Amino acid sequence: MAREIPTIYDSTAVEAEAAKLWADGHYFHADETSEAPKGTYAIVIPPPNVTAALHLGHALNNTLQDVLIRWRRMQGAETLWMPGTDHAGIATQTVVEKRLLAEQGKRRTDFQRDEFVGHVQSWKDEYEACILGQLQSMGCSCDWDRVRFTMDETCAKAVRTNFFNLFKDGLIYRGKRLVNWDPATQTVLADDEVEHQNVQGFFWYFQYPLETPVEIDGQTVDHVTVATTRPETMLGDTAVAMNPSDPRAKALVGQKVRLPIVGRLIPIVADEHVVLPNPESDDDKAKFSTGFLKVTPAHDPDDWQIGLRHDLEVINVMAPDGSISDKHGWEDATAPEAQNLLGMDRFEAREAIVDWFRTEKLLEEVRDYAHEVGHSYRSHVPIEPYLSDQWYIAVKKPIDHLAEKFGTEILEGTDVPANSLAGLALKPLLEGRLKFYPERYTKNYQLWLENLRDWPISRQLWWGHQIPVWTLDMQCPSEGDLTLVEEDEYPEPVISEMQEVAEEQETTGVFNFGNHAHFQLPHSEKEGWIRIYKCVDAGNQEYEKKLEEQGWVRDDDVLDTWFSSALWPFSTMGWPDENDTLKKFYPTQVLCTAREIITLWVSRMVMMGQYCVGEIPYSDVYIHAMIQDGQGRKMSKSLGNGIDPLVAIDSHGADAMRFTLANMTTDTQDVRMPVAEIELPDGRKVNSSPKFDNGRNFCNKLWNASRFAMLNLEGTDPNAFDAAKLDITDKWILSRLAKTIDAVTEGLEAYKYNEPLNEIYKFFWNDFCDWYLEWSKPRMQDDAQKATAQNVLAFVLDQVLRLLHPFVPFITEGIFQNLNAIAPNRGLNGIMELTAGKSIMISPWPESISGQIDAQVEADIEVVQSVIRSIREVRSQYNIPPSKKVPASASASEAMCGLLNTNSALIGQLAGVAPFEIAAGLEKPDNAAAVVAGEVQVYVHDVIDPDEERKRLQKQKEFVEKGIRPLEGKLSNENFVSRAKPEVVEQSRAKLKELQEQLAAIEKHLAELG
RNA sequence: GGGCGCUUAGCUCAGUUGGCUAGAGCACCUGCCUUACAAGCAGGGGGUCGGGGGUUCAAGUCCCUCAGCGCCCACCA
Repeated sequence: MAREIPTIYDSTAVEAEAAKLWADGHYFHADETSEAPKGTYAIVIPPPNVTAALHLGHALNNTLQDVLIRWRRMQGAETLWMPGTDHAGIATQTVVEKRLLAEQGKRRTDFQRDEFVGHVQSWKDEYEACILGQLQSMGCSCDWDRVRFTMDETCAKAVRTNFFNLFKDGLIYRGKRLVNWDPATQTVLADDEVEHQNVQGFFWYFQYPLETPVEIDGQTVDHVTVATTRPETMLGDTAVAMNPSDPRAKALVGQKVRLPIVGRLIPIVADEHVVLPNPESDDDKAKFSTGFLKVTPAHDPDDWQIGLRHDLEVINVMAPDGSISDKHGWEDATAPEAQNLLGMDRFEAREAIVDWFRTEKLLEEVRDYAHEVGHSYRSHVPIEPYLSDQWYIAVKKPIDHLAEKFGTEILEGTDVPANSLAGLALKPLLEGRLKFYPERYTKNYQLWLENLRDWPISRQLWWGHQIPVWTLDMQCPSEGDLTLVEEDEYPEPVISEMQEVAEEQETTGVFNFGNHAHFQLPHSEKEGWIRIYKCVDAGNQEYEKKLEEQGWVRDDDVLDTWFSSALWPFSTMGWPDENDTLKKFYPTQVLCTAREIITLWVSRMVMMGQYCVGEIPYSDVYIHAMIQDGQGRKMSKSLGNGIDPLVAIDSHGADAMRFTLANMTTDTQDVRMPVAEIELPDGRKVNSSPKFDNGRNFCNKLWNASRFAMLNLEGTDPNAFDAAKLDITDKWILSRLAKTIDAVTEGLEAYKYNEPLNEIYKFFWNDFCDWYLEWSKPRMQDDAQKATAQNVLAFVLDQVLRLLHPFVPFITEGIFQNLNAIAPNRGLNGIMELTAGKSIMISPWPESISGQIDAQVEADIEVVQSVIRSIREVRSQYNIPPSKKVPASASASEAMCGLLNTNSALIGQLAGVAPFEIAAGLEKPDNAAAVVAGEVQVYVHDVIDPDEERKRLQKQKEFVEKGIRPLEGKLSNENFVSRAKPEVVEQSRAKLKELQEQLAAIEKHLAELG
């Protein structure tokens, strides 16, 4: 007995039932011992940050992944969708710091490290649960038995192992570099955590007096003028640089200037980096340049490089909070003018210094200048380049033991060796083994790797993977023999070789032993001492304890979040341990993510996948659009324009949300999602989007079509089906379905979403509902036809559900269950055997039935439809109520009349005509409206309004003439006839003929009206 | 500064390799509660595809150029 089915689709109930069915069946679980004939299909989720709940971008990202996973699962592959979350170092720590400040009035430094990490941990627990719940609500068929977290034990082991291996291979080194310092939060920021903002600022032109005036072209020159946007940094200037090709260089290079305020004597050096002045240039640097560049190695990355080239002194004049200070490396702040500046904030100091130059008449000029300034994405203050010691990964250094596997050549057009980390990521792309969809993103990835710089991986944070390196300062055993330190203690060296790992600070080598590796730096702050860095492999806690007892100190810093994310495709599968999951599912098939992390994440996973496992982690990378609000702005908390997927699920249903998101997914790079406040049934006012109405309407339509099926499929007997009894509408719908199945499968193969979904939409709504179901109604009341109609209806609906399931899993499952109850066997004898599982999600994907494609049937039905539309047009024009039957007749060629007569019942039913006479040569009765439907003249009787008639025919005439004109033009153009493809010319001729015949008919009718 | 993308109906967007009178959804107008569906049905109005130039028998679709918008990357003299 069919259940009572409401006319409005109730997503809440259906979603809950389907979710329970799936969980009970354990269908999401990936079996690593499976021998599925279609092989495996795996995706690792881009782990959402545990900073906050998921937003609509995640909903899109995960919908697309679920579509692929569900589709492949139905195709018979053993699928694994690996779920999990990312600890997101700085971002999470920052939100927790904010919460603690707000709730307890305490700063991070008010806690012990363990205590603070505990607070972050509980934040993580809260949001991880929330995120996983959101994913489940969306219907994501992740393997929930395998949920990972980038800091869980499994992932942590992978991180430790990889760090150790990199260290052992001499790829990790200690470097002094300028980092992006956020003086407000007093942390280092990664490059990607710096936002560039256009700032309206100034160029100040300062005169620096020469120690000794020089003669240039007969003129006495007693100063040089430098231009700067950051006057406060001049306190740390240790040189003035000029281009060697500058005509003045000969006289000036080697001279000294006395730095104002400080009184320091600094050299003038020659460096190609300096841009020659050229007021006419389009290049801002040349336009504003004086030819002299103040060099502040401690406070500017460019200057740092210049400093390295000329061995300049590095003087840091700021404290970590951005104030001017003589406590962090500035030793000659003795002049009273300099003393005055100490303690000032950097921007205060800027003004004070400019004032000083003005007062001293050394300020030559001030010019407006708009430029990009890096800001902290957290505190939004300008970042300060700041000198500090950091851990780095050498990305272009050849890795000897990978030479055989990956080659040693320098990749063409780059300076990247194939067996360097950058090479490992770049080569598969160049060889076409790694593909981006859409293709244009390939370039992003390639350019980034070609210009890659060493990767700074340490972060001055508490939340993250603590760097597994212990340090000990010890007195040099003897000068010039640094390498013997402690070696006796570790009797069985595995490898021992000298490696230069850093340009600036040469280490004495990397020494590898059983469970640890170390290198040592010859220099130490303490004279006669050296510093030893020892990295300990995973699983050696006892050894670590021993080290600490001996006075070794573990590095406080943690690793960049991306270091652990880079391992995600295999750390989640238990690497480095050998196991079946890894063997079975690595490499995965595709990564589905947003373009903003192509470089940060995608490339690093490829790099580390190659380095650790020896294979790229996926062959395809699908990049989807970014979701913006109705005004084209990024969705963000601060703008209040975000949409919570759970809210969308409440307002429209999970399937509706998924449908809309997939439907918007084309190759475009941004999509807009208008945001509107709506009121939920429970009274909550929330942000959602009217765009989800599309999806909701579709689900409702689907629901009601199935409702119709439920009312008509009672007693469906598969044995009563006989392919010979199919009528034209059956053949037509099967032909349409056959085309749809192929289009959907092909579309998904090509990572299209909107296209296949649209194909099903049109088939389901426009063909199946609008025509087939309507035509099936009388057949359902006719015992002679009922069995055939029932079987076809059940079959087509079943196939529609399966095609839709990856997109809208809940509702299709709900209907599938109903269908299983009422018509369990839905195959069509002689056409297609169908097996249905307990759940649609494990039922086979529709196979191609291209043998059912029937062009003649489709053409015939098109004629029938056009006649019906013509009659409906007249009915609508004369406001004839649907319930009223009107008499009509039609005339056409003998052949066409035969077709129409055969199918007159179809026309009569959906056009509301009766009686309906069809014959060649029939004349238009008086008081009938005439419509030209292709080759057919249709007369709707008893309609009396000559004026209306004239109007309509006139309109149709214009329409046809509009079609004739360009065709005539083309065909009278000899070039077209001779040069265009013959079939195009033929097509045009046929079309023209048809239109001319229509025109003649219309004109005849018009003439008859008088 | 480098790279990428967008500009098609009132709104949000499709338009594959250039080729039938440029499409969809929403909104709008008219008529319908027709026994699955008013979150629906039937019918209808509305764009010459940002501006300009070029290639071609033929351009929304290729090339050049101008304008506007957006994103990513980049060491802020």
